[in-house]
Amino acid sequence: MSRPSAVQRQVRRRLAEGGAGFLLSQLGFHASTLWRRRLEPFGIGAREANLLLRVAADEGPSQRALADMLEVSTSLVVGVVDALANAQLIERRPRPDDRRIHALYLTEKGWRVAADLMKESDEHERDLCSGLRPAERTEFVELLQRLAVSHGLIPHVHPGFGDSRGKSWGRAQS
Amino acid sequence: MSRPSAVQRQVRRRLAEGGAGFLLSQLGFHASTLWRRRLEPFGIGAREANLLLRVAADEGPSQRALADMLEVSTSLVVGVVDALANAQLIERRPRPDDRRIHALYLTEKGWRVAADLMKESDEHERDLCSGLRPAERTEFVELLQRLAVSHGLIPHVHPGFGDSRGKSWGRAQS
DNA sequence: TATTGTTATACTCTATAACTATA
DNA sequence: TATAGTTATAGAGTATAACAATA
Repeated sequence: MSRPSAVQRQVRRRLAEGGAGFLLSQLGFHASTLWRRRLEPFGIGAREANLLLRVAADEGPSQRALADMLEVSTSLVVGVVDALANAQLIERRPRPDDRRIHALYLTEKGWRVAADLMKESDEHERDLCSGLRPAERTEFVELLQRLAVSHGLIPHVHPGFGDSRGKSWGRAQS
Repeated sequence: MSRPSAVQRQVRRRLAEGGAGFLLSQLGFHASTLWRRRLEPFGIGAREANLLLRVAADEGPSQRALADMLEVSTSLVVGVVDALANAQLIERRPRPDDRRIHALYLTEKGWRVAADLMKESDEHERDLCSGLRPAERTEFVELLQRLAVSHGLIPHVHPGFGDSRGKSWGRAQS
């Protein structure tokens, strides 16, 4: 069997152009990689940064609450909180009304780093969209937001994303 | 230390809106999940589908060539080719000029499945963009393509993407 | 008895490194 | 000696399940 040319041409075109799905995945992963690179000087990973900012947005959550919000296991949260606590960016405080809970708060250093991360994030956004003109960038982000809404992806954290050396072509194609 | 409100407001806004980076990641992962779901009836995963289509586009590649193109290890390719060969979608053919090489070709069934996959892919694309009007969809894909080009992501396969249960918030945030 | 946080265990996925057969 | 493909091994990463403290 060899080369039914109609199908082959179709496949070639699709692979060459890339559909919305493929491009979204490709760009999403690239964005992730760039973000991770920006975090290196801070000595934290993407998930540590994410957790830090979540706590900054609403202080005092329990680790359980964060695990639920981020849709991961509590045991995973422990390690991330440990890392952030070791770096003295957040601290666990006992809660008087329920001593089982370790409420999480940013340290002074944590707030400084959070502010720095927001600056970094602004640059990251500009860099990502540097191939677009200002009006196009606005339009692009709006379209992304509308798509996310239409797929029910806001305001929850997305359910997953590969790390820098995760499965290398798990979702590839279309 | 508690709640430097300027930073906190900034963080809250960013997390609520989501920047281009976060939205790209979120949507990219979602697209991947939907695609994987579409592949289930075929009994193959995203990487098997990707490899099948790569071979359909250019028949007769060595496994080494595919590994280089997809930027993964050769040992990983072996398993995927095994799966596709077991499903009788592709076959390894010896190459007369160099008997070390197993050249890959689609079987008759493989071509039928490839054709089906293209239909599936078309539907997938429509579904992904169903929240946009036709003109917006065209504009959106064009913007994605331009961004991919500006970041040097075309025509290579993207360097990675998490699987369905990979790191669940590895790249989250911005 | 149920729940928070922690630790221990088992499993999946992947790349690296042997190994074989050809060149 | 080098290369294509295969298999075996080791490492990272995660969730599940057991555990301790508190409710």
